[in-house]
Amino acid sequence: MSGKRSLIRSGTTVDQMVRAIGDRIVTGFLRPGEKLDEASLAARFDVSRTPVREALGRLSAMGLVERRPNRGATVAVVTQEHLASMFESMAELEAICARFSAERMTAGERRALEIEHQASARLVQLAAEEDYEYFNTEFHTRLYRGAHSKHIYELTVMTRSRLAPFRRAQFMLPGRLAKSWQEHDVIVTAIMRGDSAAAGKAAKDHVSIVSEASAVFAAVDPRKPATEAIGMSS
Amino acid sequence: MSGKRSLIRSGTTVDQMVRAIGDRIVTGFLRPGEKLDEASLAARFDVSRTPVREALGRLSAMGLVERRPNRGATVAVVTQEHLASMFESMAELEAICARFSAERMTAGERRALEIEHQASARLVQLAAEEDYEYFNTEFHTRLYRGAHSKHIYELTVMTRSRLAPFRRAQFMLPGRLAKSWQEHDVIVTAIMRGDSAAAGKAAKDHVSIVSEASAVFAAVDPRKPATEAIGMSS
DNA sequence: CGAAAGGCAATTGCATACACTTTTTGCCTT
DNA sequence: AAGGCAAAAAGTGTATGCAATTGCCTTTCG
Repeated sequence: MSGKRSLIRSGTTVDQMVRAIGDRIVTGFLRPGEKLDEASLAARFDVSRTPVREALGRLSAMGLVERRPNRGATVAVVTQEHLASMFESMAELEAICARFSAERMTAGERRALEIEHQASARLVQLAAEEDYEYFNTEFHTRLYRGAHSKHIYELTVMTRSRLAPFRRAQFMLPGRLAKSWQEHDVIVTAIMRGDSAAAGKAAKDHVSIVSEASAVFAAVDPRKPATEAIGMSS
Repeated sequence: MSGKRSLIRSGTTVDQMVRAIGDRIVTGFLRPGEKLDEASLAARFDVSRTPVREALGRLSAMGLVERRPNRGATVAVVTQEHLASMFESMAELEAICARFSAERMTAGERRALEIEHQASARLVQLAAEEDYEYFNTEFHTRLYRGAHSKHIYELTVMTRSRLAPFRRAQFMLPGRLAKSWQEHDVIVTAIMRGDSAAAGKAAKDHVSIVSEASAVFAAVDPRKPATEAIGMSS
Protein backbone atom coordinates (compact mmCIF):
# COMPACT_ATOMS: atom_id res chain seq x y z
CA MET A 1 0.00 0.00 0.00
CA SER A 2 3.02 2.26 0.18
CA GLY A 3 4.87 1.41 -3.00
CA LYS A 4 4.41 3.35 -6.24
CA ARG A 5 1.33 2.42 -8.15
CA SER A 6 2.45 1.18 -11.52
CA LEU A 7 2.36 3.28 -14.64
CA ILE A 8 -0.18 5.88 -13.69
CA ARG A 9 -1.15 7.68 -16.81
CA SER A 10 -2.35 11.17 -16.13
CA GLY A 11 -3.50 13.54 -13.46
CA THR A 12 -3.64 12.92 -9.79
CA THR A 13 -4.84 9.74 -8.15
CA VAL A 14 -8.17 11.36 -7.46
CA ASP A 15 -8.68 12.07 -11.15
CA GLN A 16 -8.12 8.41 -11.84
CA MET A 17 -10.66 7.47 -9.24
CA VAL A 18 -13.24 9.90 -10.55
CA ARG A 19 -12.87 8.53 -14.04
CA ALA A 20 -12.80 4.94 -12.88
CA ILE A 21 -15.82 5.14 -10.61
CA GLY A 22 -17.64 7.56 -12.88
CA ASP A 23 -17.19 5.22 -15.84
CA ARG A 24 -18.62 2.34 -13.90
CA ILE A 25 -21.64 4.38 -12.98
CA VAL A 26 -22.12 5.82 -16.42
CA THR A 27 -21.85 2.43 -18.06
CA GLY A 28 -24.26 0.96 -15.58
CA PHE A 29 -21.65 -1.32 -14.10
CA LEU A 30 -22.46 0.13 -10.72
CA ARG A 31 -26.18 0.18 -10.25
CA PRO A 32 -28.33 3.09 -9.08
CA GLY A 33 -28.80 2.95 -5.35
CA GLU A 34 -25.80 0.72 -4.85
CA LYS A 35 -23.79 1.55 -1.77
CA LEU A 36 -20.29 2.85 -2.33
CA ASP A 37 -18.23 1.79 0.63
CA GLU A 38 -15.11 3.89 1.09
CA ALA A 39 -12.96 1.14 2.49
CA SER A 40 -13.94 -1.34 -0.20
CA LEU A 41 -13.27 1.12 -2.98
CA ALA A 42 -9.94 2.02 -1.42
CA ALA A 43 -8.99 -1.64 -1.28
CA ARG A 44 -10.17 -2.31 -4.84
CA PHE A 45 -8.13 0.51 -6.29
CA ASP A 46 -5.23 0.05 -3.93
CA VAL A 47 -5.25 3.55 -2.52
CA SER A 48 -6.13 4.96 0.87
CA ARG A 49 -9.53 6.24 1.81
CA THR A 50 -8.52 9.88 1.43
CA PRO A 51 -8.52 10.08 -2.38
CA VAL A 52 -11.59 7.88 -2.44
CA ARG A 53 -13.43 10.36 -0.29
CA GLU A 54 -12.41 13.25 -2.49
CA ALA A 55 -13.41 11.37 -5.60
CA LEU A 56 -16.81 10.62 -4.11
CA GLY A 57 -17.12 14.29 -3.31
CA ARG A 58 -16.51 15.27 -6.89
CA LEU A 59 -18.83 12.62 -8.22
CA SER A 60 -21.42 13.92 -5.83
CA ALA A 61 -20.98 17.41 -7.23
CA MET A 62 -21.44 15.93 -10.68
CA GLY A 63 -24.68 14.36 -9.54
CA LEU A 64 -23.51 10.82 -10.19
CA VAL A 65 -23.52 9.81 -6.55
CA GLU A 66 -25.57 10.88 -3.59
CA ARG A 67 -24.02 11.47 -0.23
CA ARG A 68 -25.61 11.77 3.16
CA PRO A 69 -23.61 12.84 6.19
CA ASN A 70 -22.43 9.90 8.25
CA ARG A 71 -24.32 7.53 6.02
CA GLY A 72 -21.97 7.08 3.14
CA ALA A 73 -22.39 7.39 -0.58
CA THR A 74 -24.64 5.60 -3.02
CA VAL A 75 -24.92 5.64 -6.78
CA ALA A 76 -27.43 8.34 -7.60
CA VAL A 77 -30.93 7.15 -8.19
CA VAL A 78 -32.55 9.06 -10.99
CA THR A 79 -36.29 9.13 -10.93
CA GLN A 80 -38.32 9.14 -14.11
CA GLU A 81 -39.36 12.72 -13.34
CA HIS A 82 -35.84 13.91 -12.82
CA LEU A 83 -34.69 12.17 -15.97
CA ALA A 84 -37.42 13.86 -17.96
CA SER A 85 -36.43 17.13 -16.37
CA MET A 86 -32.83 16.67 -17.44
CA PHE A 87 -33.74 15.85 -21.02
CA GLU A 88 -36.03 18.82 -21.09
CA SER A 89 -33.25 21.04 -19.81
CA MET A 90 -30.91 19.54 -22.34
CA ALA A 91 -33.28 20.42 -25.13
CA GLU A 92 -33.52 24.01 -23.95
CA LEU A 93 -29.76 24.30 -23.50
CA GLU A 94 -29.03 22.88 -26.92
CA ALA A 95 -31.55 25.27 -28.38
CA ILE A 96 -29.73 28.17 -26.79
CA CYS A 97 -26.39 26.90 -28.08
CA ALA A 98 -27.76 26.49 -31.57
CA ARG A 99 -29.30 29.97 -31.55
CA PHE A 100 -26.11 31.56 -30.34
CA SER A 101 -24.05 29.51 -32.75
CA ALA A 102 -26.17 30.73 -35.64
CA GLU A 103 -25.45 34.28 -34.56
CA ARG A 104 -21.88 34.09 -33.35
CA MET A 105 -19.91 31.32 -34.99
CA THR A 106 -16.89 32.53 -36.88
CA ALA A 107 -16.49 31.69 -40.55
CA GLY A 108 -13.91 29.08 -39.57
CA GLU A 109 -16.20 27.43 -37.07
CA ARG A 110 -19.03 27.28 -39.57
CA ARG A 111 -16.79 25.69 -42.18
CA ALA A 112 -15.45 23.13 -39.72
CA LEU A 113 -18.95 22.27 -38.58
CA GLU A 114 -20.19 21.73 -42.10
CA ILE A 115 -17.15 19.71 -43.19
CA GLU A 116 -17.35 17.40 -40.19
CA HIS A 117 -21.04 17.02 -40.67
CA GLN A 118 -20.70 16.10 -44.33
CA ALA A 119 -17.91 13.68 -43.53
CA SER A 120 -20.10 11.88 -41.04
CA ALA A 121 -22.61 11.11 -43.77
CA ARG A 122 -20.37 8.26 -44.85
CA LEU A 123 -20.65 6.69 -41.42
CA VAL A 124 -24.40 6.59 -41.74
CA GLN A 125 -24.18 4.60 -44.94
CA LEU A 126 -21.70 2.23 -43.37
CA ALA A 127 -24.00 1.92 -40.37
CA ALA A 128 -20.95 2.50 -38.17
CA GLU A 129 -22.73 3.16 -34.90
CA GLU A 130 -19.59 3.39 -32.78
CA ASP A 131 -17.86 5.89 -35.04
CA TYR A 132 -21.01 7.87 -35.57
CA GLU A 133 -21.44 8.18 -31.83
CA TYR A 134 -18.02 9.78 -31.68
CA PHE A 135 -18.83 12.24 -34.45
CA ASN A 136 -22.17 12.94 -32.86
CA THR A 137 -20.48 13.98 -29.66
CA GLU A 138 -18.05 16.12 -31.62
CA PHE A 139 -20.87 17.73 -33.51
CA HIS A 140 -22.73 18.73 -30.41
CA THR A 141 -19.58 19.93 -28.72
CA ARG A 142 -19.01 22.23 -31.68
CA LEU A 143 -22.44 23.69 -31.13
CA TYR A 144 -21.74 24.27 -27.47
CA ARG A 145 -18.46 25.96 -28.20
CA GLY A 146 -19.90 27.93 -31.08
CA ALA A 147 -22.22 29.68 -28.66
CA HIS A 148 -19.16 31.59 -27.44
CA SER A 149 -20.46 31.61 -23.92
CA LYS A 150 -18.33 29.86 -21.38
CA HIS A 151 -21.06 29.48 -18.81
CA ILE A 152 -23.63 28.08 -21.22
CA TYR A 153 -20.95 25.70 -22.36
CA GLU A 154 -20.33 24.54 -18.81
CA LEU A 155 -24.00 24.05 -18.03
CA THR A 156 -24.56 22.14 -21.21
CA VAL A 157 -21.59 19.85 -20.86
CA MET A 158 -22.49 19.18 -17.26
CA THR A 159 -26.03 18.26 -18.17
CA ARG A 160 -24.86 16.07 -21.00
CA SER A 161 -22.52 14.14 -18.74
CA ARG A 162 -25.33 13.55 -16.29
CA LEU A 163 -27.46 12.18 -19.06
CA ALA A 164 -24.70 9.97 -20.41
CA PRO A 165 -25.87 6.81 -18.63
CA PHE A 166 -29.21 7.06 -20.34
CA ARG A 167 -28.04 7.83 -23.84
CA ARG A 168 -25.87 4.84 -24.47
CA ALA A 169 -28.27 2.84 -26.50
CA GLN A 170 -29.92 5.55 -28.52
CA PHE A 171 -28.31 4.55 -31.83
CA MET A 172 -29.31 0.96 -31.44
CA LEU A 173 -32.78 1.77 -32.62
CA PRO A 174 -33.08 0.86 -36.28
CA GLY A 175 -32.96 3.83 -38.63
CA ARG A 176 -32.00 6.19 -35.82
CA LEU A 177 -28.64 6.87 -37.41
CA ALA A 178 -29.98 8.28 -40.65
CA LYS A 179 -32.65 10.22 -38.83
CA SER A 180 -30.08 11.74 -36.51
CA TRP A 181 -27.98 12.85 -39.45
CA GLN A 182 -30.93 14.49 -41.14
CA GLU A 183 -31.79 16.35 -37.97
CA HIS A 184 -28.21 17.53 -37.73
CA ASP A 185 -28.51 18.66 -41.31
CA VAL A 186 -31.43 20.90 -40.52
CA ILE A 187 -29.48 22.46 -37.69
CA VAL A 188 -26.39 22.99 -39.80
CA THR A 189 -28.35 24.55 -42.61
CA ALA A 190 -30.04 26.97 -40.25
CA ILE A 191 -26.75 27.91 -38.68
CA MET A 192 -25.06 28.44 -42.01
CA ARG A 193 -27.63 30.97 -43.03
CA GLY A 194 -27.61 32.58 -39.61
CA ASP A 195 -31.21 31.75 -38.84
CA SER A 196 -31.03 31.54 -35.06
CA ALA A 197 -34.72 30.85 -34.49
CA ALA A 198 -34.74 27.93 -36.90
CA ALA A 199 -31.48 26.58 -35.50
CA GLY A 200 -32.84 26.72 -31.97
CA LYS A 201 -36.05 24.97 -32.88
CA ALA A 202 -34.24 22.28 -34.85
CA ALA A 203 -31.82 21.61 -32.00
CA LYS A 204 -34.63 21.42 -29.50
CA ASP A 205 -36.61 18.99 -31.61
CA HIS A 206 -33.50 16.91 -32.14
CA VAL A 207 -32.90 16.46 -28.44
CA SER A 208 -36.56 15.82 -27.80
CA ILE A 209 -36.44 12.93 -30.22
CA VAL A 210 -33.29 11.57 -28.61
CA SER A 211 -35.08 11.87 -25.32
CA GLU A 212 -37.96 9.75 -26.51
CA ALA A 213 -35.60 7.23 -28.03
CA SER A 214 -33.75 6.98 -24.74
CA ALA A 215 -36.89 6.76 -22.67
CA VAL A 216 -37.31 3.23 -23.91
CA PHE A 217 -34.04 2.27 -22.32
CA ALA A 218 -34.59 4.32 -19.23
CA ALA A 219 -37.63 2.27 -18.39
CA VAL A 220 -35.44 -0.73 -17.90
CA ASP A 221 -32.84 0.53 -15.51
CA PRO A 222 -29.35 0.75 -16.94
CA ARG A 223 -27.67 -2.25 -15.44
CA LYS A 224 -25.63 -5.04 -16.88
CA PRO A 225 -24.59 -8.52 -15.83
CA ALA A 226 -21.38 -7.09 -14.44
CA THR A 227 -18.95 -9.81 -13.48
CA GLU A 228 -15.73 -8.25 -14.73
CA ALA A 229 -13.07 -7.45 -12.17
CA ILE A 230 -12.60 -3.87 -11.14
CA GLY A 231 -9.42 -1.96 -11.81
CA MET A 232 -8.21 1.34 -13.16
CA SER A 233 -8.51 1.41 -16.91
CA SER A 234 -9.20 4.74 -18.53
CA MET B 1 -6.90 21.35 18.42
CA SER B 2 -8.54 18.26 19.82
CA GLY B 3 -11.24 19.65 22.08
CA LYS B 4 -14.84 20.10 20.99
CA ARG B 5 -15.40 23.17 18.94
CA SER B 6 -17.92 25.25 20.77
CA LEU B 7 -21.58 25.20 19.96
CA ILE B 8 -21.50 24.25 16.34
CA ARG B 9 -24.83 24.93 14.82
CA SER B 10 -25.66 22.63 12.00
CA GLY B 11 -24.25 20.11 9.59
CA THR B 12 -20.79 18.72 9.46
CA THR B 13 -17.61 20.70 9.93
CA VAL B 14 -17.12 20.81 6.19
CA ASP B 15 -20.50 22.44 5.73
CA GLN B 16 -19.47 25.12 8.17
CA MET B 17 -16.29 25.71 6.25
CA VAL B 18 -18.06 25.90 2.92
CA ARG B 19 -20.48 28.48 4.27
CA ALA B 20 -17.78 30.41 6.06
CA ILE B 21 -15.34 30.57 3.18
CA GLY B 22 -18.09 30.91 0.58
CA ASP B 23 -19.57 33.86 2.42
CA ARG B 24 -16.26 35.62 2.53
CA ILE B 25 -15.83 35.16 -1.19
CA VAL B 26 -19.38 36.15 -2.05
CA THR B 27 -19.21 39.27 0.10
CA GLY B 28 -15.90 40.25 -1.40
CA PHE B 29 -14.07 39.80 1.87
CA LEU B 30 -11.72 37.44 0.11
CA ARG B 31 -10.60 38.97 -3.13
CA PRO B 32 -10.55 37.35 -6.55
CA GLY B 33 -7.20 35.76 -7.24
CA GLU B 34 -6.29 35.65 -3.56
CA LYS B 35 -4.46 32.52 -2.57
CA LEU B 36 -6.25 30.18 -0.21
CA ASP B 37 -3.63 28.42 1.83
CA GLU B 38 -4.87 25.20 3.35
CA ALA B 39 -2.78 25.39 6.48
CA SER B 40 -3.71 29.00 7.17
CA LEU B 41 -7.40 28.34 6.73
CA ALA B 42 -7.15 25.29 8.94
CA ALA B 43 -5.48 27.37 11.63
CA ARG B 44 -7.99 30.22 11.31
CA PHE B 45 -10.97 27.96 11.73
CA ASP B 46 -9.29 25.67 14.19
CA VAL B 47 -9.73 22.46 12.24
CA SER B 48 -7.35 20.18 10.45
CA ARG B 49 -6.48 20.42 6.80
CA THR B 50 -8.74 17.52 5.85
CA PRO B 51 -12.08 19.32 6.12
CA VAL B 52 -10.50 22.42 4.62
CA ARG B 53 -9.49 20.45 1.56
CA GLU B 54 -12.95 19.02 1.18
CA ALA B 55 -14.52 22.44 1.56
CA LEU B 56 -12.22 23.86 -1.10
CA GLY B 57 -13.21 20.99 -3.33
CA ARG B 58 -16.86 21.82 -2.99
CA LEU B 59 -16.29 25.51 -3.47
CA SER B 60 -14.33 24.63 -6.57
CA ALA B 61 -17.29 22.66 -7.87
CA MET B 62 -19.45 25.71 -7.19
CA GLY B 63 -17.06 27.82 -9.23
CA LEU B 64 -16.16 30.07 -6.34
CA VAL B 65 -12.56 28.93 -6.15
CA GLU B 66 -10.15 27.65 -8.73
CA ARG B 67 -7.88 24.77 -8.04
CA ARG B 68 -4.82 23.59 -9.89
CA PRO B 69 -3.15 20.31 -9.01
CA ASN B 70 -0.23 20.76 -6.66
CA ARG B 71 -0.59 24.51 -6.87
CA GLY B 72 -3.26 25.21 -4.37
CA ALA B 73 -6.53 27.06 -4.52
CA THR B 74 -7.33 30.67 -5.27
CA VAL B 75 -10.49 32.69 -5.17
CA ALA B 76 -11.97 32.41 -8.64
CA VAL B 77 -11.16 35.28 -10.92
CA VAL B 78 -14.09 36.20 -13.06
CA THR B 79 -13.22 37.90 -16.30
CA GLN B 80 -15.49 40.47 -17.84
CA GLU B 81 -16.29 38.02 -20.62
CA HIS B 82 -17.15 35.25 -18.23
CA LEU B 83 -19.30 37.56 -16.17
CA ALA B 84 -21.19 38.66 -19.26
CA SER B 85 -21.57 35.01 -20.18
CA MET B 86 -23.05 34.22 -16.79
CA PHE B 87 -25.55 37.06 -16.94
CA GLU B 88 -26.47 36.04 -20.42
CA SER B 89 -27.03 32.47 -19.25
CA MET B 90 -29.01 33.76 -16.33
CA ALA B 91 -31.29 35.66 -18.66
CA GLU B 92 -31.88 32.56 -20.76
CA LEU B 93 -32.47 30.39 -17.72
CA GLU B 94 -34.89 32.83 -16.17
CA ALA B 95 -36.70 33.02 -19.47
CA ILE B 96 -37.09 29.26 -19.47
CA CYS B 97 -38.35 29.29 -15.90
CA ALA B 98 -40.85 32.02 -16.67
CA ARG B 99 -42.10 30.22 -19.76
CA PHE B 100 -42.51 26.97 -17.89
CA SER B 101 -44.08 28.72 -14.95
CA ALA B 102 -46.66 30.31 -17.21
CA GLU B 103 -47.55 26.86 -18.47
CA ARG B 104 -47.21 24.73 -15.40
CA MET B 105 -47.75 26.65 -12.19
CA THR B 106 -50.61 25.35 -10.10
CA ALA B 107 -53.43 27.66 -9.12
CA GLY B 108 -51.95 27.86 -5.63
CA GLU B 109 -48.54 28.82 -6.89
CA ARG B 110 -49.97 31.51 -9.10
CA ARG B 111 -51.96 32.95 -6.24
CA ALA B 112 -48.96 32.95 -3.91
CA LEU B 113 -46.80 34.60 -6.54
CA GLU B 114 -49.30 37.36 -7.12
CA ILE B 115 -49.95 37.97 -3.44
CA GLU B 116 -46.27 38.22 -2.61
CA HIS B 117 -45.69 40.44 -5.56
CA GLN B 118 -48.46 42.82 -4.59
CA ALA B 119 -47.27 42.87 -1.01
CA SER B 120 -43.80 43.91 -2.08
CA ALA B 121 -45.23 47.04 -3.72
CA ARG B 122 -45.31 48.60 -0.27
CA LEU B 123 -41.57 48.11 0.09
CA VAL B 124 -40.97 50.07 -3.07
CA GLN B 125 -42.83 53.06 -1.68
CA LEU B 126 -40.92 52.82 1.57
CA ALA B 127 -37.69 52.57 -0.41
CA ALA B 128 -36.77 49.62 1.80
CA GLU B 129 -33.89 48.27 -0.25
CA GLU B 130 -32.88 45.57 2.21
CA ASP B 131 -36.35 44.12 2.55
CA TYR B 132 -37.05 44.41 -1.13
CA GLU B 133 -33.90 42.47 -1.87
CA TYR B 134 -35.28 39.66 0.24
CA PHE B 135 -38.62 39.68 -1.56
CA ASN B 136 -36.85 39.90 -4.85
CA THR B 137 -34.97 36.71 -4.13
CA GLU B 138 -38.18 35.05 -3.02
CA PHE B 139 -39.94 36.16 -6.16
CA HIS B 140 -37.34 34.70 -8.45
CA THR B 141 -37.14 31.51 -6.45
CA ARG B 142 -40.87 31.12 -6.97
CA LEU B 143 -40.33 31.37 -10.68
CA TYR B 144 -37.60 28.74 -10.58
CA ARG B 145 -39.76 26.37 -8.61
CA GLY B 146 -42.81 27.08 -10.68
CA ALA B 147 -41.05 25.65 -13.70
CA HIS B 148 -41.57 22.23 -12.13
CA SER B 149 -38.29 21.01 -13.46
CA LYS B 150 -35.76 19.96 -10.89
CA HIS B 151 -32.80 20.18 -13.18
CA ILE B 152 -33.63 23.62 -14.53
CA TYR B 153 -34.09 24.68 -10.95
CA GLU B 154 -30.65 23.41 -10.03
CA LEU B 155 -28.94 25.06 -12.97
CA THR B 156 -30.66 28.35 -12.28
CA VAL B 157 -29.94 28.43 -8.58
CA MET B 158 -26.34 27.49 -9.23
CA THR B 159 -25.91 30.28 -11.73
CA ARG B 160 -27.57 32.76 -9.45
CA SER B 161 -25.25 31.89 -6.59
CA ARG B 162 -22.25 32.37 -8.82
CA LEU B 163 -23.51 35.78 -9.77
CA ALA B 164 -24.24 36.75 -6.19
CA PRO B 165 -21.01 38.68 -5.65
CA PHE B 166 -21.83 40.93 -8.57
CA ARG B 167 -25.45 41.61 -7.78
CA ARG B 168 -25.14 43.08 -4.35
CA ALA B 169 -25.31 46.67 -5.32
CA GLN B 170 -27.95 46.54 -8.00
CA PHE B 171 -30.64 48.24 -5.94
CA MET B 172 -28.39 51.10 -4.98
CA LEU B 173 -29.02 52.73 -8.32
CA PRO B 174 -31.66 55.41 -7.92
CA GLY B 175 -35.08 54.42 -9.20
CA ARG B 176 -34.01 50.82 -9.72
CA LEU B 177 -36.44 49.59 -7.09
CA ALA B 178 -39.58 50.88 -8.78
CA LYS B 179 -38.34 49.79 -12.16
CA SER B 180 -37.64 46.31 -10.86
CA TRP B 181 -41.15 46.04 -9.46
CA GLN B 182 -42.70 47.09 -12.73
CA GLU B 183 -40.67 44.52 -14.59
CA HIS B 184 -41.81 41.88 -12.13
CA ASP B 185 -45.33 43.04 -12.75
CA VAL B 186 -45.05 42.37 -16.45
CA ILE B 187 -43.80 38.87 -15.73
CA VAL B 188 -46.55 38.15 -13.23
CA THR B 189 -49.25 39.40 -15.55
CA ALA B 190 -47.98 37.22 -18.37
CA ILE B 191 -47.81 34.19 -16.12
CA MET B 192 -51.28 34.75 -14.75
CA ARG B 193 -52.78 34.62 -18.20
CA GLY B 194 -50.58 31.70 -19.17
CA ASP B 195 -48.76 33.57 -21.89
CA SER B 196 -45.46 31.70 -21.85
CA ALA B 197 -43.84 33.61 -24.69
CA ALA B 198 -44.53 36.96 -23.07
CA ALA B 199 -43.43 35.71 -19.67
CA GLY B 200 -40.18 34.42 -21.12
CA LYS B 201 -39.41 37.63 -22.91
CA ALA B 202 -40.24 39.76 -19.89
CA ALA B 203 -38.03 37.66 -17.63
CA LYS B 204 -35.18 37.80 -20.09
CA ASP B 205 -35.41 41.55 -20.41
CA HIS B 206 -35.58 41.89 -16.66
CA VAL B 207 -32.32 40.04 -16.12
CA SER B 208 -30.68 41.87 -18.98
CA ILE B 209 -31.43 45.14 -17.27
CA VAL B 210 -30.11 43.84 -13.95
CA SER B 211 -27.04 42.75 -15.84
CA GLU B 212 -26.40 46.22 -17.14
CA ALA B 213 -27.05 47.74 -13.74
CA SER B 214 -24.56 45.36 -12.20
CA ALA B 215 -21.96 45.88 -14.87
CA VAL B 216 -21.24 49.26 -13.37
CA PHE B 217 -20.19 47.62 -10.15
CA ALA B 218 -18.40 44.78 -11.81
CA ALA B 219 -15.96 47.20 -13.33
CA VAL B 220 -14.67 48.06 -9.90
CA ASP B 221 -13.86 44.69 -8.44
CA PRO B 222 -16.04 43.61 -5.52
CA ARG B 223 -13.79 44.20 -2.54
CA LYS B 224 -14.34 45.89 0.75
CA PRO B 225 -12.17 47.43 3.43
CA ALA B 226 -12.37 44.18 5.36
CA THR B 227 -11.04 44.57 8.86
CA GLU B 228 -13.45 42.29 10.68
CA ALA B 229 -11.99 39.28 12.43
CA ILE B 230 -12.50 35.88 10.91
CA GLY B 231 -14.53 33.19 12.55
CA MET B 232 -17.41 30.90 11.86
CA SER B 233 -20.57 32.89 11.83
CA SER B 234 -23.37 31.86 9.52
C1' DC C 1 -44.99 -12.39 22.53
C1' DG C 2 -43.92 -7.64 21.33
C1' DA C 3 -41.56 -3.43 22.01
C1' DA C 4 -38.14 -0.52 23.72
C1' DA C 5 -33.60 0.32 25.44
C1' DG C 6 -28.84 -0.51 25.60
C1' DG C 7 -24.65 -2.24 23.79
C1' DC C 8 -21.74 -3.79 19.85
C1' DA C 9 -19.96 -3.82 15.24
C1' DA C 10 -19.32 -1.29 11.15
C1' DT C 11 -18.55 2.90 8.76
C1' DT C 12 -17.89 7.71 8.28
C1' DG C 13 -15.58 12.18 9.83
C1' DC C 14 -11.57 14.42 11.40
C1' DA C 15 -6.68 14.67 12.82
C1' DT C 16 -2.00 13.81 12.17
C1' DA C 17 2.03 12.02 9.86
C1' DC C 18 4.59 11.20 5.78
C1' DA C 19 5.77 11.72 0.67
C1' DC C 20 6.09 14.23 -3.35
C1' DT C 21 5.83 18.65 -6.06
C1' DT C 22 6.53 23.34 -6.64
C1' DT C 23 8.65 27.57 -5.53
C1' DT C 24 11.95 30.37 -3.56
C1' DT C 25 16.47 31.65 -2.25
C1' DG C 26 21.23 31.83 -2.21
C1' DC C 27 25.44 30.66 -4.26
C1' DC C 28 28.31 29.86 -8.11
C1' DT C 29 29.60 30.58 -12.78
C1' DT C 30 30.08 33.32 -16.81
C1' DA D 1 26.28 42.16 -12.38
C1' DA D 2 23.23 38.92 -14.41
C1' DG D 3 21.74 34.42 -15.25
C1' DG D 4 21.29 29.73 -14.05
C1' DC D 5 21.45 25.82 -11.05
C1' DA D 6 20.84 23.56 -6.68
C1' DA D 7 19.27 22.97 -2.22
C1' DA D 8 15.98 24.16 1.16
C1' DA D 9 11.53 25.68 2.43
C1' DA D 10 6.79 25.84 1.70
C1' DG D 11 2.71 23.63 0.36
C1' DT D 12 -0.13 20.07 -1.68
C1' DG D 13 -1.31 14.94 -2.11
C1' DT D 14 -1.81 10.60 0.19
C1' DA D 15 -1.75 7.30 4.07
C1' DT D 16 -3.05 5.93 8.50
C1' DG D 17 -5.01 6.21 13.08
C1' DC D 18 -8.46 7.70 16.29
C1' DA D 19 -13.02 9.58 17.58
C1' DA D 20 -17.86 9.84 16.79
C1' DT D 21 -22.04 8.60 14.67
C1' DT D 22 -25.16 5.06 12.76
C1' DG D 23 -27.55 0.79 12.32
C1' DC D 24 -28.27 -3.69 14.01
C1' DC D 25 -28.67 -7.13 17.36
C1' DT D 26 -29.50 -8.73 21.76
C1' DT D 27 -31.61 -8.48 26.07
C1' DT D 28 -35.02 -7.23 29.22
C1' DC D 29 -39.34 -5.60 30.80
C1' DG D 30 -44.26 -4.92 30.16
